[in-house]
Formats: sequence, structure tokens, C-alpha cells
Amino acid sequence: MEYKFQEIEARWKQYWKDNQTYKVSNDTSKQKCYVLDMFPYPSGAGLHVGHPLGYIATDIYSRYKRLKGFNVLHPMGFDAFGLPAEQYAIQTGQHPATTTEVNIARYMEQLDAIGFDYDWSREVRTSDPKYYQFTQWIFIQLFHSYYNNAAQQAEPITDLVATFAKEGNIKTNAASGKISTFTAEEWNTYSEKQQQEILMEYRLAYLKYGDVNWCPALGTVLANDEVKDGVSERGGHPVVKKSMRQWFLRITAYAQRLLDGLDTVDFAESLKEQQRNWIGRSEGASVQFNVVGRDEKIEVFTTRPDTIFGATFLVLAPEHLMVAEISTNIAAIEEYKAYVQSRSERDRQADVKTVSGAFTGAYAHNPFTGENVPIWIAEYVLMGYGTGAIMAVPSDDDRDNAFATKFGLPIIDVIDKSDHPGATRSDKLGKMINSGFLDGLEVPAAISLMCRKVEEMGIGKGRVNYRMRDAGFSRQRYWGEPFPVIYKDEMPYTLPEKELPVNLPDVESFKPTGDGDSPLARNTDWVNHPDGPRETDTMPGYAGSSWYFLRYMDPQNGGFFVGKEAVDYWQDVDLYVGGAEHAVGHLLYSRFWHKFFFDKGWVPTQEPYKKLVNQGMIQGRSNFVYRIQGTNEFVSLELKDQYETTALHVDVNIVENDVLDTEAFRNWLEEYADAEFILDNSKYVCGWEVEKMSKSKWNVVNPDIVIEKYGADTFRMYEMFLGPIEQSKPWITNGLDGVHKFLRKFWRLFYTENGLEISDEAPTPAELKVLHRTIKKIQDDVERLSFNTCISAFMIATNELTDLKCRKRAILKELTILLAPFAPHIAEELWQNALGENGTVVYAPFPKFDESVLVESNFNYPVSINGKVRATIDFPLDYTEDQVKPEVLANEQVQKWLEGKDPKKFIFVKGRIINLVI
RNA sequence: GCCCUGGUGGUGGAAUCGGUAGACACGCAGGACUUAAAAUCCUGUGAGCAGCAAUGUUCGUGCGGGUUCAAGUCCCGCCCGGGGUACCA
Repeated sequence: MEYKFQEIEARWKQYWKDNQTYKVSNDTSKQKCYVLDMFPYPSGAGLHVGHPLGYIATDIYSRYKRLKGFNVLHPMGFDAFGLPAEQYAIQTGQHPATTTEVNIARYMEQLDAIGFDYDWSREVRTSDPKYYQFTQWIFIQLFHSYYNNAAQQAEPITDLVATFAKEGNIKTNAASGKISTFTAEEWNTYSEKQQQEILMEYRLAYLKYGDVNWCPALGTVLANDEVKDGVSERGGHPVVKKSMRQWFLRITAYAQRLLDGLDTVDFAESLKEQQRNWIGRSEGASVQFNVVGRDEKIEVFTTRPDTIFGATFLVLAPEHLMVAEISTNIAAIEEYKAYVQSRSERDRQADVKTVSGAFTGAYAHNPFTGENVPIWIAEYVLMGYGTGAIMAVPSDDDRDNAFATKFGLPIIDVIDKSDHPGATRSDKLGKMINSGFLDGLEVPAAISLMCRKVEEMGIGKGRVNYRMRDAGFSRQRYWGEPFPVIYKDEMPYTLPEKELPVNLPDVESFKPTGDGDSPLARNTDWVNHPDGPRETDTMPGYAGSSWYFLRYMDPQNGGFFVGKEAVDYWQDVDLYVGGAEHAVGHLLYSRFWHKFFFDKGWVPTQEPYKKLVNQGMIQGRSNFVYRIQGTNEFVSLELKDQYETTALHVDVNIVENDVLDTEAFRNWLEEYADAEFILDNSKYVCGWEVEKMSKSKWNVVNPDIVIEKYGADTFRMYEMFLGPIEQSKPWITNGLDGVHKFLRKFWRLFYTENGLEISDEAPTPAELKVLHRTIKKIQDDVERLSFNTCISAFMIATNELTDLKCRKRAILKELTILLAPFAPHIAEELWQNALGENGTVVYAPFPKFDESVLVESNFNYPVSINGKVRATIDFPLDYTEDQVKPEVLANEQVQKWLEGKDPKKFIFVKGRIINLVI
């Protein structure tokens, strides 16, 4: 009897549906296990073979945990707001809600085809008003909170108001923007607007001015992704920075907790490192420099206060507020600022070859050398970091050095590094020289002495700085969550909860308004709220994805974003799998939100994810055809160099083994209908390249085709067989046949041409050994998420049992359970129809591993001589070095290499190796 | 530029703790069955050298150094690919 996967898979999909096999209840009598995937953005290209890599891994893990007796939550949903749907809407006029709906339906179909164990009744989608009413509600809570630095937690802004009315802000220790101190009396005389402006500096969600990529020609704000080389990707129009009033979240208040929290979670060390670097904690000092001849002071942040005697000039970010005030070189400064405006922040940091800047004409007084040092502006100083101003020490900083060299500014050596050969300029090593009272000190001592000194002098203080900046939370777009905010007297006020959700209104056109407002501004009926005009920006993509995993715990709760009972049971995510591209963005934002929720007492844990694994990216393997320029003639790969050609992407679905189906090519796109071909060996061979899988590169492979041809079980196992999930790799179908063959071979352990043949005989020791070795391997490897090695363990077991002609129920039953997480359809078929078990295999008990079956008494020792294996000799495992040595030395091969001499060294590692040094 | 990460046969990969490099597959070559094909099964397969052969031997985990009895694995320096770099998701 043959393995008819199509029939089998259809049957059990229906069975699981009819029996609601995957329905998850908040059953508190069982131990919970929460397994989570990063939910997908439903793109128009459909789910491609890269998406399921992580999903299959978590599906296997969740099914495995279920066999182990856990109550497993493994949900799925959709990150449904986003830019592509909006761009598609602009092109076609179709409402993003409509296309998103269609795309989600397609995704769900594709996901179901793979046979995942999702409980769809728990599905969330971020664009659903029932969901985003809570995203809006959370925003309101952030708005009405501030961060108490002393208590290290978020607290209600009303507490702050009460404090201000009583004692002003003199004693307030809170995360804030720039704010001067005021007394209670002053506070009480402030107008409502003035008070609101002050509170804005403390709120966790607040308004301030920030730069956006502005494209005047398109009349719209562009995402970084839409800007290439300083011009818009569409149309190639110039892009400049423009300052706009926007929402921000005060994530910097949580910087230290986000950093400390990393020590408590099980993430890959590399990922923690990325987050640490992103947060970028550095200790240093802020120091004030007086501007010569003026009343102004410039505050710089430096991690190297020890080098201040070598500070021969100051550099301000071109955007620094002081620039306009102090500049006398106005023309040069304006010209330079115009240049910087056209440069992206990334270019400014990445481009170290171009050294550029402009002299303001002003000088500052170096409080230690007493010299007047020139004040420059340069693009390498960023307004968002530190104070937006640095003291330049060309002797100990590479960029300062390049700058000084280019502009002929003085360089004073302040550190003697002669005791540290090989130390680079910025290493904190060496002895101070030319530095007054610091001379002779080692760098670390000089740093702390200088910190004390500037504090004594009242011109600065030791300070911790974070590279991380507050998170921009406004988008001038349509397809996102509207803010629950109206304005009165230019200050924002949140709408009452009963007005939630603030539904995304219809608009006449999704096109940009031309003046930077979001398309929502077009709907004036909607904008004109009785209490004041509404905020027309929308929230960014990460708003909805910062808390979605909590919603799965309690998806129908209409009153609160997640019920206490539900979250007390499910707690946090035990295993989270997703792409490394989210390492700092989504993962940091959601950790921040979660800590805020914790502060408010809504969740029981400080961290949302216990364990996190990054899956690698499945890259596409693009194919190319070569068109002879100016013709519609295409030349095969080997012959292309004889012509002037243009390489063009060709749909990989009409190419097999790099050979183009020329007929299909003519039918593919209209422009190729009359294509001619120059063949090589009567074949058209395409070129290829590994690239990111994307619609525009025509290299998207959908799982549907594979599933149709081989079945979902083969697809699942093949994706796992490709390699470790953390690793990126191109999609190649080379091994598909092998995996499919394995399933057929497994099937033949149950069925022959004569039909079902299972014996009830007792298994032999050899057969038991195969089984228990496999149980152990699968158990260990699933726990460490090494799924590719599981597949080969299954193959080995199946090959061995085939050789042993084993058809015994006792063995096959256990193996079927082991296989069930990987290939659930065939396992269910074999479980219920071949083995005749009652009920589903999904909740069967995981086989118990019996170590005694595997105990070996002997080990075949490799005997190496000078590190090269020359012989193997079998010894009992309990033998000691003394028992082994005589026989090893007497061995014929060993004798040959010893040439009569005694070995210099005899190394015996029990159960591993014997090594002789001669 | 900066941060993170990867590089092992013709291909995907295995080697979990510094201990027999290449498990398991794909592909390829040869063979069995078959009118033929599919399916299935068997044998071989890192490279070089010697040998009719069994086998022996040298080299071999991106490149160059180092530590060690022993290095794919640890350390230093380099080359190349991938991801992120704050409005793609």
C-alpha cells in the first residue's frame, strides 16, 4: 500500500478541525508553555518559503511540549498595518483594509496547508479596531505617566502635578527633556498652556520637534527605506531633512532597566550584545566651555575628560541651537548647513573619508589650558547624541585627528602610550603628559580625578550617557492606528476612554497631502472633533507589535487589553522565535512597553520573553536571462560574453535547474511574447545569484507548490533538514527528494505491497537500542532546537529498522509519537489507522527513555600518534590508563610508528581517545 | 564607517565539553529489477600520490600566524558574504 500523502493530509486536517484538536483553554491545572512566533506582515506576494522556517520550528517545539504534558499556547496573528499596503493603495486606489483582508485570507490558507497547530480563535490582527482600541488606550496611559528616577518606575503624571503645586520641581528626580527649575508659587501662576508645556517634558509619550526625510517634489515624508543615495527611490527626487512636531516615547527613561534586564533572559549572547550596543551606555562627564566674549556656555559630553588639556577646538552638531547665535562666519555656516541637510544620518556616520566642517568664527575658553579654542561645526557630530557638542582632542580620537589634520588645527599629545605598544589612539591606556595636574597619572585615574575636579569647579559633572534616543512615534501616513488625541490651544489632550476605539476614518485619497500632513487630514469632518481638532498622524508599525503577545492570552477580552487571570497563568513567553532583523527594533520596544506594564501592575513579569532564538533568513536564488541590448533576443549564460547584454531577473518558477522554459518565458510577460533565443547545447541556461527573497526580484518561492508536489509533511521536514534554524541560507530544493523518500520508507515499516503488516512480537535488544537512541536524540535535540539533526536521526532509525526487518508494534508506536511533531499528518494516519489507536496522537504521551538499553561495556578507542589516528583498539570502559597502556604499546601499528623507541608522552582520556607523543 | 553574524567535499549540512573531520541527505558514477520508464534496491564517491587489490601515505574546515599531547572548535591579524544602523517589516 502506497503513501498517499494528499489523501492523508486532507483527512487529518479535516479531523483536527472537526475535533477542535488545537483549541487552547486557560487550563490552570496543567503547567503552561507559551511558544511564540513573530507574527508576519501579510504581504501581497503571499507567504514565501522563508516565513515557515521559524513557524515550523515552533510548531515542532509546541507539539513536543504538548506530548510532554504541557498546556501549550502557540498562537498566530497578523501585523497588519504598514507601508506596503498603503503604497499599493496609492497605486490602485484600493482600500488597504481590503487588500490586507485578502492577503490575510491567503496567508491563513497557506499556513493551514502546512498543518500548524494554531488555535485560530485566538488570532489577533493589529488593524482590527477591537485590537487597536487597546493600542490607543496604552498610548493614553503612556501620555499620563512619567518616569520617577528615584523609584525607578513609571508613575501617574497627576502625582507630578500635585508635587509641582506643593514644591515646584526643585526636588523632582524624573526622566525629562530640558527643563529649568520652578517653585510651587511659579507653577501656580502658570497658565494652563504653560503647565501643559512643562508636563510635556515629563510624559512618557510626548511631543517635540524631530527631523523627517522630506521630499518636496513628492510632497511627502519618506521612510529611510524609500531613500537611496539622498534621493527618493521612486522618481529620484532630492530628499532633505525637515523638522516636524511629532510624538515620541521616552524609552530612554528605561535605558538602564532594559540593559539590566538582559542579564535575566535567555537570548543569544550576540543579540544581547546588539541591544547593549544600541542602548550604548557610556560613562563620562559633561563640561561647560564659556564662549569667548559672550555670556553663552557650551556644554559638551565626553567619555575622556582626562584628555581635556588636549582639547584644541570644539565641534558642534550643525543643528545645535547655539550655532546661529555665535556664528560670525554666517555665509560659510549657512552653506555648510545646507549641505548637511541633504545628508542622511547614516551617511554622516558611515562616510569617514570625507572630512568636512565649517568654522563658526567664535571661540571658547578651555578652562584648563586657558587657551581660546575655535568652535567648528561638522556633520560627524550628531545632535541626538550627548549634548550635540564635543571637545575635540585630535591626539586621542581618530575623527578629531582627521579633522584637525585637514583644517590645520593644533594637535597636543596628552598621553604617553610608549608602555603600550600597539595601543590605538582611543584606547584608554597610558600616562598623562602636557596635562598640568594630571601629569604622570594613568588614564583611568586621570578620568576620575578630572570628574571630581570639574564638579568642584562647578563647570561640569560625571554623567552616564546613553546612545539610545527616544523613539519616534508619529507617522504621516494613513494605514496605522489613529491617535486618541485632540488639540486645544496647540496642546494635546487625550480623548476619554469611552471614545475608544478612535476608528480609522475613510479618506478620499490615500495619496500624500503635499504639505506633510497624513491623508487623515483630508477628512475634515473627522478632524473636527467637538472639543478640538484631532491629531492626524498615525502610530508606527511597532505600536501594535509591542504588546500583541499579551493579547493572545486573552483575545476576546473587551474590557481590558489582557485579563489578570489570563496573564497570571500564561505569565510570559517561554520561547520566542523570529528574524534577527528585529534584534533591536521590535524586541527593544516591546521590552520597554512590557516594563511599563509591569510598573502599572498589569503584568507579573519584568521581561516578556524568557528565551529568544533568531531564525536565519531564507534567501532567494534569483535567475537571470541576458538580453542583447537593443533587441528582444536572449543569449544563454555561457555565450553572453560575446554580446553586449543586460541581465534581467526572470521568474524562478519558469526555470528548472537553471534551464529556462522558453515557451513559458514567452507567455510570462507581454514584452517577451516574441522573444528569440540563442541556445547553448539546445538549452537556454540562466545565470543565478543569492539575494533577499522579494517580489521585485522574481525569486519568491511559495510553499504551495512544494506542498502540492510532496505534501506538507515533506515540506515541514525539508525546511528543518536544510540546516540549523539560526542560520541564513538560500532556498534550494536539492534535498527534497531525500526527505520525501524517508517518509515513504517510514511508511513501508508499516505497509508492504500486501497491506498493513505489524507484528506484536517482543522487540529484540538491537531494535530497542535503535528506539531508545532515537528517543534520546530527539528529546535532546528538540530541547536545544536542533531540528536538522532530528531529521537525520529519524532517517538513521528508519534505515536501521528496515535493515533489521523490524515491524514491531512496540517499536513503531513509540516512533510514531516521536515523529508526530515533525510530520503530524502521516503520524496521525499511522497512529489511528495503522496502529489502531483511539484518538489523536497530538496528546499522546512522549516515549520514556530507558538508558539501560543503551549501556555499553566497551569503547573502541582511537589511538593517535602525534595527533594522527593510526589504529583503533577496543577496551572495556572501566579500564584505567595502566590497564590499557601495555596492550596499546604492543599493538602492531603502534609498534611500527614507535620504531622501537619509548613514547615521550602517553595521554589517556577515558572513553574518548589515546594519544602517544613520540 | 560602526554593531552583530557566517565561511567545512560537486551541493545542503554533521561533529552538543579542545579528543577518530565529512554523520544524514542531495548530486554524480556503476550495477540489479523492467520491453521501457517510474518506483525500489545494491556498490562507490574530499583531494593528491603509490598499489592489480586489500591497503598505505601526504594534504585538507576562507587566508596568515599562535596556544596545546591534540584546534573546524581557543587566541591575534586579515579577506569575503549576510543582517542591523533608529520611518521597510
